[in-house]
Order: sequence, then C-alpha cells, then structure tokens
Amino acid sequence: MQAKQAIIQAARRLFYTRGFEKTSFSELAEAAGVPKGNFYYHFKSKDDVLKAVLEVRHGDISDALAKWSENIDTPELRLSRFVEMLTKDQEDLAHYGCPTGSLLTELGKKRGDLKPMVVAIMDQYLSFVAEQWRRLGYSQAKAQSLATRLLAHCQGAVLLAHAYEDPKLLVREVKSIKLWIKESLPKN
Amino acid sequence: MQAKQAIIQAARRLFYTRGFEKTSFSELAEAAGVPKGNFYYHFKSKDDVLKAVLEVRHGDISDALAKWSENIDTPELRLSRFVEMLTKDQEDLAHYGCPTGSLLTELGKKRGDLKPMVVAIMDQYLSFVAEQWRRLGYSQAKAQSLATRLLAHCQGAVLLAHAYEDPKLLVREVKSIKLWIKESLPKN
DNA sequence: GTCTATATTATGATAGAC
DNA sequence: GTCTATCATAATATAGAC
Repeated sequence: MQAKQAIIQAARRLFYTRGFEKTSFSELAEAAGVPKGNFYYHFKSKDDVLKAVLEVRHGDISDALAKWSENIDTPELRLSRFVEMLTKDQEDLAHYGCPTGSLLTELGKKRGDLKPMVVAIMDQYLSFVAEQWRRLGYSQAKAQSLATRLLAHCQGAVLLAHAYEDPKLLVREVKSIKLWIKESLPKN
Repeated sequence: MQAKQAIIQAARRLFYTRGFEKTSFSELAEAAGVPKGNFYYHFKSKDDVLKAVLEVRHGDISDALAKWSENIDTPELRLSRFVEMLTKDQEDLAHYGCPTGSLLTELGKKRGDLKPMVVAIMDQYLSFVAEQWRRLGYSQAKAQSLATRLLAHCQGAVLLAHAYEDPKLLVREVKSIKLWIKESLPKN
C-alpha cells in the first residue's frame, strides 16, 4: 500500500519530466524503489498508472481552487492568483512545459479514456476562471469566452517559454495578462 | 530519389497526425509505398527523417510568409492573414493540434539537435509578426512583446481546440484576436 | 539502387517461487 | 504481498542478395 503511493508519486514526476510514453517501467521501478514485476500487483497496465496519477492531480487542483475560492476575497484577486501559477512554477514550466498541456498533446493523438481525464482537469481551470467573471457581473456566455481567452493565453505562454526555455518570458506574459484582466473588468 | 520524396511527404503527415515517436517505420513504409529496409539507404536514422521533414516545413513557411509580405498591402492585413491560418486549418488543428506546437512539446523533453529546428520555425512566425508591428511604428521591444502575446494566444487557442476537439472554438478565438489586433494599433 | 531477411534491443506484461 | 525470472512483441537498424 505504501509501494503503491511511491509508484504514483514517482510516476507523477517522471510522466511530467520525461513524458508518458517515454517513461519505461524500468525507470519507474528504479525511481519508486520497487521491482518492476511488482507493478502488476498494484496496477493492471501502464495506462492504469497514469489514471491513478491523473486522479491525484485532479484532486489536488480541486483542493487548491476550493481553497482560493474560500480564502481570497475578490474575484479579481482570484484571477490574479490563478495566473501567478505561471510565475511560481516558472522553472519547471520553462523546462518541461505545462503538465496538463503536455499530456493533452501527448494523449490527444491516442485512443482511450485517458484524454477525457486530462480534459476534465482543464475543465476545472476553465470553470474556476469563468466563475470569477460571472461574479464580476458578466453573462455566462461572456464569462466563458473570457475564460477561454485567459486559459489560451496562459497555455500559449507556457508553450513558448518551454520552446525558448526562458522562465523570464513567463514573468513578462503574466504581467501582460494581469493588465488585460484589469482592462477586462466591467466598468462601473 | 522519388522514393525519398515519397517518404518525406508520408512522414510529414504521419508525424503530425500520429506523433513522431508513435510513428513506426512499418507504418511509414506502408504509407510511402517503400519497403522498410530501404529507408536506410535514404536516411541514416528516424531522427534524420524528421530533420528532412522539418527542413521542408521551414522552407514552406518561409515561402508563405515571404509571399504575404509581398502581396498583402498593410501590416494590419498581414497580421489578419496570419491568424486566419487557424480558421483555414481548423479541422486538422482541432483533431491533431498545431504541427509546430505538438512537436515542440514532444521534442522538448528530448536530447539532440531536433528541438532547435522546431524553435527555428517558431522564430519565423515570431519575427514575421513582430515586423508587422515594427512597421506600424512600435519600438523593437514593444513589437516583440506584442508578437509573443499574439503567438501565445494562437498556440493556446489551438491547444484548447485540440483538447475539446472543437473547431468552432478556433473561429471564436480568431475573432477575439482580430479585435485585439485592432485595439493594439497605434493611435494616430 | 532496391528489396528480403534478420539482428538487436527494449518494452510492456506474466508466471510462479517464496 | 513481494520479488525473480522470463515471455512475447514490436521497434530501430543492418547485412547482403539481386
């Protein structure tokens, strides 16, 4: 039971830094300190390991967003906190890209029920962001449209930062996104 | 010599629709109508095939951008034409993602000289877009910053459209990008 | 130059001893 | 429940006949 958690944690990092397909059981076994024959007691396939990782990620993100909704006072500040993810994780993001975005492109061209699980994570982000604009007074449709745009800008910024391996690019884009958020607030 | 071109064309499509790593020589051979043992007469490795594909893509994009610079009258219209790529290829983009963006994430976590070749393609886009803003009167720094933002928005939009397999999302985002371009023109 | 047959290696997955 | 030994498969790559 402890081995299972060790595998999930090792997989979470390795699938992110090396990619899902390129991570082999051998690497995973070594990183988790578990002999590879033992995997199939805990998981029935490699896809199954990823499924477990995605469930953990989904839960973590859900918790984080709930906490922000609770602890941060205004929708505007919540949006700020959201984009600040890009600066807080700038090193990892510039080296390995966005965990969600990378998986989406990797699994996008694949069969199966894995992609929907990644899309579900993206959905969490999208509805959190959309909700903030709703609270600011926008219609559901307008809030959704602003949310899509914000998320697109974030994802694109990470992709470019990853391309040029430049964390500073993220810092600059976050500034520009925050400015755009201010401009997008409803005029009172 | 004709076989070589057939391989490159087949690889170009397959690397895009299925991904580079997931495309095997067997598939490539079948699609190109060439026995797989024959590959190594034309290319010394799989990476070498991708290199050839990237050279072709680089050339094609270079030609297209040059043509736009020549045939389209104003910088503003050139920027519009640039983002219209997203609507023209909306079906492919929603199904398979951006050819450049996908490769970036796939090769980003990999050794070697392949990633720089993809970054070079991104650079072509970036400098084309930046140049248009330069011509509109912005400083080099400001033009560069606007170009990064535009490209990020495009890449992010394609990623989301790919996630939700929704070509319409691209149509909506292109509208919003064009609006933003208008707003970003220098006030005379 | 073209193609067949094969080598080599690494993978995901199993069987079964303890 | 844990671990060793091994399987089956598929991949990239090569040797060598024509």
